[in-house]
This record gives sequence, C-alpha cells and structure tokens, in this order.
Amino acid sequence: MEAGFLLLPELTPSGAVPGASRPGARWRNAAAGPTVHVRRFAPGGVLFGEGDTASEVHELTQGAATISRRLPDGRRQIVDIVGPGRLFGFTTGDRHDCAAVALAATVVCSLDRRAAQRDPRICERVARAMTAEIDRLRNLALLLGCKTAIERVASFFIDLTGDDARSPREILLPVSRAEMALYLGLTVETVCRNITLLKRSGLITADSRDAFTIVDRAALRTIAQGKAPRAQ
Amino acid sequence: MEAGFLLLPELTPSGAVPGASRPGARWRNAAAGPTVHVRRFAPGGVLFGEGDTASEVHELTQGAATISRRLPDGRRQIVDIVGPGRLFGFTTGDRHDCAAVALAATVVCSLDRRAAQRDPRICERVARAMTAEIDRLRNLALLLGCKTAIERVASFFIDLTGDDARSPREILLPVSRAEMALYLGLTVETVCRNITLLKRSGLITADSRDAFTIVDRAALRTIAQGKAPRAQ
DNA sequence: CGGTACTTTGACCAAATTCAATCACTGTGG
DNA sequence: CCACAGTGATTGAATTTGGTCAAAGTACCG
Repeated sequence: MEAGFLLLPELTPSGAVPGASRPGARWRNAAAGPTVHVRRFAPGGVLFGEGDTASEVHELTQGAATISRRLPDGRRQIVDIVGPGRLFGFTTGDRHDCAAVALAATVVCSLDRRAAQRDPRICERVARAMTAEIDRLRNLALLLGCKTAIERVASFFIDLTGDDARSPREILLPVSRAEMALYLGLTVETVCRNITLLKRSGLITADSRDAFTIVDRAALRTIAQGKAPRAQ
Repeated sequence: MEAGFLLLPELTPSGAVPGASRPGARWRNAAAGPTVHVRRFAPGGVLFGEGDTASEVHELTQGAATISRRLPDGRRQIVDIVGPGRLFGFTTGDRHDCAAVALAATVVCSLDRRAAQRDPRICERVARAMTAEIDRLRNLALLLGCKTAIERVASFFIDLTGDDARSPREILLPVSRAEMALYLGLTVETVCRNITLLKRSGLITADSRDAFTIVDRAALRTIAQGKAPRAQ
C-alpha cells in the first residue's frame, strides 16, 4: 500500500499502516488526485513549530508525536499525544499555535489544505478527526481541572490501553516520565511517586522502565474516574 | 432580521444579533432551505444534558451558556463559556458528552446536522467554529496545566475582554465566582482571594460585584501570560 | 567499564484547598 | 420603611497536596 493514499478515508479506518516511502516522496492520489507529501522524522525531530505556517493537514502513519503549547516563560503543556492513523495540525489561522515533536522514528503524510477541502471524503474524515480532538481536549481539561495526581496517572494508563473488555494488559509507554508529567500537569517526581503507589498497591506491575502490565483494570479505572479515596 | 437565518455564514460574521423570535418557532432558510428550530431558556435552563441525543448544531444568539463535563463523583469542569454568535454542541457520537446550561435568558437556534452537512457554507462555518474550539480548549489546557491561581484569574479577565488595543476597559462578568472557579480549576475562595489581590495591586477596580474596570491592562496581561512573579 | 541521562526516593516547602466565620446584597413580610 | 432570612462573596486559620531541592539508583551506549 502506498503511503500517499493514507489521507483517503476508506483506506485508514483504524489507522495501522505498515511500510513507508522515501523521504519527501510525492504520490498522486489515484482516486481524488491531490498530491501528498511524505516525510520522516527522527526522535525529537520537529514536525512543525509554534509560529510555522500551517497550510497542510497531516496524518501520522508511523511512530508518535506530542503536540504542545508554551507560555512565554517556557512552561509547557502537552495537549495531545498522536499515534498512527491520527490526523493532526488543525489550527485557526495560517500559523501553528502548537509545536509537534516526534517521540520516535516517525512518518508523516501531508496534504495541502485547499486540496483536502475539495475532496468531500477527506473533508468528512477531517471533520470526524476534529470532533474527536475536541472530545480528547475536554477530557484533558477535566483531568487537569479536577483530578488528583494519582487519578491523572491512572487515567493515563487507562486511556493508553483503551478500556474495553479485551484491551491489552501490557502497556509500552511511548513517552518519558518528563513528557508524561507535561501531559498530566504534574512534575516528574509526582508522576514517579504515583506510579510507585500503583505498583505497591498491586494494580500494575513494571516489566521494565517503560513497560507495564495492568493487573487490576477495574480498580485502576475506579481511580481514573475519580471514585476512589485520594492519596498522594 | 429573522433568527432562522442565523446559521447562514454570511449573516453572522461577528455574531451580534438583536431581536429574536417566538419560542419554538420554525423558519425556512430562504437560501439553503434547512429548517431551523428556535428555543428560549431561562437562567439555569438546560440546553442539553450529558447523554442527550445530539442530532443538531446550535447557535447561541442571545445570552450565554456554560459547557461542562462531570466526573462520576460530581466534580465538574466547565470547558467552555459560550456567548452570542457562537456555534456549539459538537460531539463525536450521537450523544452529548457535556452539559450546556444557560447563564442568563438565552436564545438558541438549532439546525439538524444532516441538513447542515448539505449546505457547504454552513459546513465551512462549522469547520471554522471547530478549529476555534480546539484552539480555546488548548489554551484552557495550558491554563489548567501550567498557570498559578493569580495567572488563571488574570487570564480570565484578559480573555473576557479580548486583548486588542481598543478592547473595552469595563468587564461585566457573565458568571458567578463559583462558575469562574469551575472554569479555572480552582475553588471559589481562591478565585476571590486572587480577585482581591488584583484589586489591591491596582490592576482592576470593582464597580460592583460583577462589574470591573481594567486599570492596567499591560500588567494584567503580563500576569496572565505567566511572565510575572508568583503570589497566592 | 565509565559516563550520561533518566528515574526514583527522601526531606522540606509553598500554593491552594478545606473548614469556618463574617460580610454584603436582595427580596420578603411585618 | 425596616427587620430578617437567604444567597453569594469575602476573609481568616489550619491542613494537605503537590512542588522544589537534593541525593541516590538504574539503565543505556559508547
């Protein structure tokens, strides 16, 4: 499958896409015709920065990236963690108000906004991606505005795996503790302490630094939803 | 001007709309044809609740409303405060994941989603409203994740008036202290204390309980953006 | 091995919450 | 017209959660 087809809605319902193309390759979209631009990024690579011109819609096809916004004095909030199959790069004006940074080796497909607007199927997919983003951001606001530290950390684990009956028990964190802290509105130390608490209470086990197993999903969810007694 | 026309993009570029129509009136949109439903709400009235079916796009034409999300144990986060001219009610599925509650006497125009999707001008306006909402939510996440109490309160005043050179100096708060707290992720007491601090340092003056005048906008902005020394 | 970066833990501190009391404004009934 | 109840706002004191600073500990990579 060609990476250039990714922005077509019917080809990426769930997002998992193997293989990739040359850096900077351009592909003709067979059905709709718009030209797609493919780029690769190393970990830490900047997909776009705050203030960059925003003329494209992006799809992340491999890897992961953080979307973050900064205060003038350097404080930063990660507002989204983007995985494969996700559309991103929405902004009001023609400039990005957020920075997107690769967490791992990452492949991004980009399509000119105007071209995207001419294809109704892409338009519809973009609209769905935007409502999903609004939903995620509202959940983040709820987490940042209401939840305690342990609830935030538990939420992170639950959100990362999904919370279906057959969600995987194994988690591989795509981010460092520092980035987790930046997303959860906490400090690295507080994140650490609360991961330790979850381990000590037997809800999760640590298989390695970044790999965990969920032992008691129900209890974890109870904490994440804020129904449990609070503790640091 | 008929309220039923409001969902047409060219008639509400900036949003201020005088006059209104009978409760429950239905109007035929002359240009596009979709049927618009107009409703009125008293202060505290529920425009929609969490879990309600979401089949319409709404425009608030008069008054104001809060959009909030709840945790199972009752904790609540206001994720948006909607004023005249604003579109709202976006959601991923066919159910609202937020509640919308009127802050004052409020008039809402609603249009069926499917009908809206058929009109490209409405589609475009909805798309712009969604990116604007994403932008606001990212700013809220930055506020909730990074800012101190005084910075949050200062941000609230700045955001409410806009921050142009000729923004009004007078503010009439559309919300109680409790709702301000719910939006800013603080308690009522902390909001009070910090309003008092701003008054005492001469950045604002209180004309009445809900009416303030901005005396030193530059200093207020400096605090709001997080460039100033911190204090409770 | 050795060094570097990330993680974890501990002790202490500070900002914000909690709990409690008082104040101010509004509307009601005498 | 005034007393009073009720609601929301404000202030104060004590407490607590999470942050800050500092010191190990651990994994990773040359």
